[in-house]
Amino acid sequence: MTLRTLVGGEFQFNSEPAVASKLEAFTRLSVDDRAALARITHNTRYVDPRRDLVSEGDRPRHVHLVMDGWGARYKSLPDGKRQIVSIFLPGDFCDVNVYILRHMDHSICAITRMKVAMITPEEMNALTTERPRLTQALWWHELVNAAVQREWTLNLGQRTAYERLGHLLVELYVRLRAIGRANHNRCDFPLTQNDLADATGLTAVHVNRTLQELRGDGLIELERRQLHILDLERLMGASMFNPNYLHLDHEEQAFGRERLTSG
Amino acid sequence: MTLRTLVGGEFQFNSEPAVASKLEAFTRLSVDDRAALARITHNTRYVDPRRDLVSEGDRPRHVHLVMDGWGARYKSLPDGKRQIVSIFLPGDFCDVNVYILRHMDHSICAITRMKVAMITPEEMNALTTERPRLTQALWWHELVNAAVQREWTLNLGQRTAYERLGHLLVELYVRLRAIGRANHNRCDFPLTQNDLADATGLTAVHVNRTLQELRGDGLIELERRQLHILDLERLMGASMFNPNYLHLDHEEQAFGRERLTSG
DNA sequence: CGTCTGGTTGATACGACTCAAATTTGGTGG
DNA sequence: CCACCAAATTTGAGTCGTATCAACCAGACG
Repeated sequence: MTLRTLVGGEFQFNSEPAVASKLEAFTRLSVDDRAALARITHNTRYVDPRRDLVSEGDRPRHVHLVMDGWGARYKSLPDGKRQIVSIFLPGDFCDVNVYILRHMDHSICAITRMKVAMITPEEMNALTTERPRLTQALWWHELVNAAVQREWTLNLGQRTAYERLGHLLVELYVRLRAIGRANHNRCDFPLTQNDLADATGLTAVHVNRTLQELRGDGLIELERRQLHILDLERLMGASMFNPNYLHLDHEEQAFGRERLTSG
Repeated sequence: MTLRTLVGGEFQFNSEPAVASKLEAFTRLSVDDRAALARITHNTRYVDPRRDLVSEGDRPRHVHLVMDGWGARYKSLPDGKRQIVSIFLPGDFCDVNVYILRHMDHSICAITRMKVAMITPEEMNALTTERPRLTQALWWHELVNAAVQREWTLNLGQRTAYERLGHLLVELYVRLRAIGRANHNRCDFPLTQNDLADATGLTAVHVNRTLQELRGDGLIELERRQLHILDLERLMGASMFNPNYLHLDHEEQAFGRERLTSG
């Protein structure tokens, strides 16, 4: 019996908007900052699971902000291969300032049903001229995104299948916890084994066998779209997970809600 | 006999500073913009080959800008494995705005002897408040960096050794050409086979054999730190190289100097 | 000269892939 | 509530790409 079935729906531990939750990992926001965030997230839309929100080649018109649900950024090759290059969680911006570019070089799809805010370039510009604190927070957001992308490069280049998968699970758990959507080593986990394969550069078959190894070693439980990390510390060790690249240590409030390897 | 030995030194086709060259792939700069760039690049320093310029864990104090030479950003794992996650060429900034972060999550080293400008946060701030065009260009620079990082993720996740190496060679050639440091399918190429291994997630032995395949297929010549791409179009095809992610198509001047697959 | 770094070669091992099929799960409609 | 179907997961057998280990060679350097 999982927590999710007990509460019967959204697996959410705090009710504040995920964006604010995410940016506050960097700096405390003022009432006005929060109001400004609320203002630009009024124009929203829903995307069905497995549907593209943005396609490679599109001309970018908005900055997208994930309000709820999971998404993925992916690139495809002419021979049909596909690589998921990032996972979007609630509170994530999909490329601040994309509209500077002529064409998208990748696609973005929904993993679960997703609620996204569509922010115009004008709204973004207004934000960055009027709200320096938020602007700083957006820069932090982009720097962290870049750091995550580098860590994925390292993950694909140097870690074994076992380590890669373990690392990805820990990263997603820690990121979810930072926005109040995970706790006690449990979280929603809507990625299929196929998605995991596309994200780790493995085949689905090998992902399946490797997950069984992780289960067999007593590190995780994963079923019915719920992840339970049985021993976070050991899983971090086994996957050589070092949380520094998430840069959650900015103000004194670092890991404020919970220490990283406890709870 | 290579061009380099003929000119006896720097393999450079134009004399304007690489930064300006690079940013002008995005937008034409005014005289004042160029002056502002020149002003912030006065404080320079030299780094010897194979020396670290920045180390993981450091507190960032400056924005670094590569004036000349090649560098690499890399991450290491506790088991000793190492992944090069980016290559820096002349004109590249190493993380606009890094100083927002507490600690570096990676290291940066010189590949060749490198000349770098050290820019203070104050200088960067002045630039972004006084020179909107340059600020826009810096955003473009960062968006392109992010796109390159995603392409590397794709490269490591989905391409074979042969494709991976081919792709990397083409990328570096195209990037060099965009700053006027390559032409006629030739360029300086100071990376060792060890470096290539660290960048592609392969072993040096396998890089060696794969380069021999590329040579055997009549695609490249590579010796004495000089790369000659014998058939760019075929190499691009063989490595599934699509230049869209470099976003060199901004203004009408796209690929102004030379069409991408000719010359 | 000897030493070192970078490049090359050969033999062998193994991690991950491929192909193919069976089983389970979740959703849908009767 | 059950029958049905598609999607997701699981299992097995055989193959292949890349790693590993161990030499050896060439040129650069002090």
